[in-house]
Amino acid sequence: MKIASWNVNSLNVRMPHLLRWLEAAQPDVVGLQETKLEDPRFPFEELQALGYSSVFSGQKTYNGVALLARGIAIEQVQIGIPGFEDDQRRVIAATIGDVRVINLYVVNGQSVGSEKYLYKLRWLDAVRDWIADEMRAHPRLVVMGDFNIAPDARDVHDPELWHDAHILTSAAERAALQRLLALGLHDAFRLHHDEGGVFSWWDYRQAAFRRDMGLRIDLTLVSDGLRGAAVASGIDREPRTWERPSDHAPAWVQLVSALDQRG
DNA sequence: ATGGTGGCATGGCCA
Repeated sequence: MKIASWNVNSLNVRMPHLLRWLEAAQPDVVGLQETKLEDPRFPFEELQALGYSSVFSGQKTYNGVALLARGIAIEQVQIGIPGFEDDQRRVIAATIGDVRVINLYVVNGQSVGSEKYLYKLRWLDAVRDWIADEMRAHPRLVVMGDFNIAPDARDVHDPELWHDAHILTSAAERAALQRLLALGLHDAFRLHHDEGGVFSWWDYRQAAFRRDMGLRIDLTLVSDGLRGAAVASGIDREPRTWERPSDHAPAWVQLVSALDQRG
């Protein structure tokens, strides 16, 4: 089962890219972020025509998340963080086959110390508490999304610029990510790759992609119970080279089934 | 450090 996460930065604009990429990459499960459209406008039928069923939680202009699955039912759908009041559509979770999947669009935070930054830290606390419960209920858990946090210095093009007081790399943000991982989650990319300089996001400005000035902020986390099943992972840079691209590239993890694991 | 590019409620906002 191939599971991928992609911040599309407007599904209205990026639908041709999504369709092209689904055909090329053949993922079984996809989490989308920044769909930026209300639920009645979600392109359910177009995706269905490609074999993908979908669930979604969107709003105008900002945020918006969705889960797609091909050939597997999407069940027990959860929208938002239980008990955490939030108008922003950033969370959707579902059971897909024998895996619980949580798709997150983590708060960006704007700048360290800003109101949005404090919201980011509160939001990360709430999501951690909820995921702790989800872990207990679902040992086979994937948490994916645009985390808006680069885990360590290998995940930024310039560690002197992206330092411990900068948004997306600050000490408090990284500590919050570590507290999430401490529940028993693993950054799937780091199970298979030690090297730095592999990125998932490049700013539209300053020709950042051409100069490979990026960050790795799009993550797929797997629970202890899935660690052995995660056989490959990566980031697909190709859609970032297409005309009028999203500023993010898809991040993916390949899981072998429980039956395959037992051999 | 600033400002740059892109998306959308096309006028500031968010990223």
